Amino acid sequence: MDTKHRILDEALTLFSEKGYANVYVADIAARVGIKAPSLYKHYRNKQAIFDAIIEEMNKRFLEQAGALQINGADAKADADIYKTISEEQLITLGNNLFLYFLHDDYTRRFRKMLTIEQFHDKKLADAYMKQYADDPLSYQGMLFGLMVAAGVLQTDNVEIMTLHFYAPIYMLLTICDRDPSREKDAVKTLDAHIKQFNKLYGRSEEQIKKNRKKK
Amino acid sequence: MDTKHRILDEALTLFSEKGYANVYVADIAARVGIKAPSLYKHYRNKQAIFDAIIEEMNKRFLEQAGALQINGADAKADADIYKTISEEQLITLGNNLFLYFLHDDYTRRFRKMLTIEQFHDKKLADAYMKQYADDPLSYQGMLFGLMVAAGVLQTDNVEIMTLHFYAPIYMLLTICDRDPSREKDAVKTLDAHIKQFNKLYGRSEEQIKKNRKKK
DNA sequence: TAATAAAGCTAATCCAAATTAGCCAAACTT
DNA sequence: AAGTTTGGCTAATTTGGATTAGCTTTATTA
Repeated sequence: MDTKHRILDEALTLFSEKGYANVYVADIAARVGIKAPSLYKHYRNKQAIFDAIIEEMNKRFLEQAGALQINGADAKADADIYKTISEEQLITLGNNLFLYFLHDDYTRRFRKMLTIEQFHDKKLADAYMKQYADDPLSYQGMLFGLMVAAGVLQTDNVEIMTLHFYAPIYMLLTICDRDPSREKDAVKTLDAHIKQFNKLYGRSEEQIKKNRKKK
Repeated sequence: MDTKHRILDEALTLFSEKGYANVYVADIAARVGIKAPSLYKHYRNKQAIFDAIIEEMNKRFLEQAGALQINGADAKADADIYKTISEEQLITLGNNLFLYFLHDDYTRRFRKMLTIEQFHDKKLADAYMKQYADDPLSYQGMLFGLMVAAGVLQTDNVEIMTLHFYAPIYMLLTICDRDPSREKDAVKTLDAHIKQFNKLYGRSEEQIKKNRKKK
């Protein structure tokens, strides 16, 4: 990784831990292994480093949104997949989502930085909400909609069902961001949450088996 | 309110909007209607203002915890109350909690400030989690435990049931903190959430009526 | 291979904010 | 009503940290 990118990387780490105002350009430089004035060969000033991070973030968020789609815009073609989804698969879905958000290095640091900086700039608050509230709800809502149509899950309000699935994941995420030592416990809770979710909304096991046979 | 308290009040407002580092003592002074140097007649320095706010916050959180108990430590004596709780009462419970957290002036500003400053100081992160995650979960868990014992709600995992009740409230709260214009929508969602929660976990209406007659 | 650009360094410089000095008037106190 | 405390002000002073100046070395390139 060249210096220009190392700067962004180290700056993001620091910003996500202490917030923009509490990070000194000298700190960033030190982590990169250069002196503060040398930073200015790469970025006009401190703000420009921050801006570049945000730009990078928007780019990655966009790519990621694409990657999450199972088959691009044509996800409905996959409807069959959801007809026989099992409890374990549902747990895997939730776990993957949770652990991806929690562990992916960029995602985690972006999220923490947005959490700290969100009130400075409405745009950052909006980015946060889109990424961690609105987009997950709408994407999962789409998936669950398919599952309901396929008869794997039952409800008359997919939107609320999705909220019931995702809100606990979101809450556990904010807990682990603040105190990583609670992660192990959070994973157990997550597991229990999804099992319960499945019990509440899922078609009974017998029905699923029947459905599998039919297929 | 005397100047000393006005300073804390205005400082809290500013800190909750911009974060400690982005607030100048001159800003605080201006809002109070004095000049910056005069602040130093009341507080040793900027940090002392922040510390006083945190102290005040801890005091209020403690008082509030007491106030939320229906009958102090002897809440179990009230178990009867929960035997016949209705859907409307459950909605009221959730709404009150949500709107109290969202609208109470101190609570809201404290929460926003903690959100911004939490990563500077582990103590603040802990305070945030206690106040907005652990305490609500344990207090409501206790209430729901009583309701389950009384047969109003049914589950074999009160902890997860409580998470299912509270996590959506928590998530809606963080959404409204970031964008108050979404409050109206959030209240509607909250309502639908609790109705659905009641449908999922509640004893059927007939059973409740029976239960009322018995009484 | 000389010329130029890139990327680093040390030693200033600059500047915004916090803080201190020192004065003054109002308001208690005795 | 003189003395003292309280809380305000203006005018410094201080300081921490961002930024600039100007030099050096290493890589590119004509």
